[in-house]
Amino acid sequence: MRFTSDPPRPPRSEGARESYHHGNLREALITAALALIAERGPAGFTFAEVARAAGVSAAAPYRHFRDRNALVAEIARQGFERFATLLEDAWNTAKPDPVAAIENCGRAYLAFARREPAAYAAMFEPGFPLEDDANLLRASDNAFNVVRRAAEAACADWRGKGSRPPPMMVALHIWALSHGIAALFVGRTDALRRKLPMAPEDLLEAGLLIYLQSLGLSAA
Amino acid sequence: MRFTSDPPRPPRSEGARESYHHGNLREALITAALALIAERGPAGFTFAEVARAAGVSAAAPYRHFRDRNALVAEIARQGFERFATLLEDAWNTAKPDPVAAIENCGRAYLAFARREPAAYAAMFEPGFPLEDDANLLRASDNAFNVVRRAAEAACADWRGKGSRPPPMMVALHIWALSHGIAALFVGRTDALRRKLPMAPEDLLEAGLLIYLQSLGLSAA
DNA sequence: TGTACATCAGTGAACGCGCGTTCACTGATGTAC
DNA sequence: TGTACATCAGTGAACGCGCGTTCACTGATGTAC
Repeated sequence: MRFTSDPPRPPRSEGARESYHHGNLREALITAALALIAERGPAGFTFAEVARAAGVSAAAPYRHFRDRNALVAEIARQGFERFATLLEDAWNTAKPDPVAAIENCGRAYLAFARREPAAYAAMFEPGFPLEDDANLLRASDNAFNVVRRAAEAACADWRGKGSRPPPMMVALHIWALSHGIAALFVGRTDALRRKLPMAPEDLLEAGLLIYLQSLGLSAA
Repeated sequence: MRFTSDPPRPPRSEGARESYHHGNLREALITAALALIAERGPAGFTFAEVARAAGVSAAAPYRHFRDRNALVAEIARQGFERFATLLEDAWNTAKPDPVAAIENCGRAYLAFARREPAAYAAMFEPGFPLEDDANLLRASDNAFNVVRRAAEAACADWRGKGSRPPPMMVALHIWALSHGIAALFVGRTDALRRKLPMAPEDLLEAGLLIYLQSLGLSAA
């Protein structure tokens, strides 16, 4: 039994490349899968295909992931973590002003969907359940909680007429509108994209403003 | 060359069952595929599997659909047609009152997603492009146009302050909020479902009311 | 009304292919002493 | 510092399987006369 007096070794988990048999294959598989998802969607490739794209034999991925779904779930988990960080930053940038903070979060939401469509697809349209992972649930909670906190701050500032809106409801409205716009107009699904008269970002900002105006928060 | 003096034959395209080799296989394949989609999602089955589920050889479906994607695309097309009808009815029920009509459309939107999750999934998360079908585009246009018309009626009634909102934008906001709630809280994706404090229908109704209030249309 | 023919939906056998998965292996790295 | 050993990531061969797709066929229905 040894104490934690490990000598300083080069970090293996992050940054190390082309050293051992392959390098760190785990990350390479994730990268390759993200590229395949971006091209064909979360259901558009096989486990063997990811291995091939990473330049490795078809048996190699089994050392790192139980199966194809575990790979996609891990991509979703990491996606939710980056997503939460992005939303967190957006919230912190304009924290004192709830309306500005919520708009910032909306912009960050679409920015993520635009910059990481593959991760976004794995997170919200994985093609299989993906519930049973505790880490994944925690990661998605973290992301949602940023919006929930923003909604709470907004409702605390509330000075409208009528009854005070429940913060959770407001958070869900914000999330649903953001997701709706992202799914319909930013992703690969072209269901309605062609009839957009404005950028998705502007559409979302306008929608949030109109909505928040009813809460007595925005002057319009 | 004959004139159209055909004798009255039993209608073959609709209603006929268990008569010929199989009956009308085309509809049976669609039904079987809907069941498979409901169970495993739009990407969770093979062409051969649909044939098996319909009690037919693996070669039979080729008489009716070019390939698996053509089947899913047809399901999406028919889905959009039923969807458009449902929205149309909802709109007609309360047409003179724009706010009531929009709320009706919202309820109809979620009712469709709830009653036909398989068709809804094929329409909005088919797992492949599905753009190139003119009939499908027309069907999805018909559905969206109902909401657009409702938004135009609402904006015509507009008596708020500030500048008049463009009807197309309002229609897109309504659609996006509805789709966001449907995708996050009604479908099979459990990303956030567990934290819902109210029924999706109530969440959507509240969101639409708050939104429409800003347009000077709703009193609450 | 009856007969001969055309049509066409579904059959089942056949094929090549790539996938998922396992297995004993190999060879580079880490570690004890 | 050197050596022997343990660890463990990736190999490549092997397997059974089901899929996609084609093909000549068959047999029920529709139609001409």
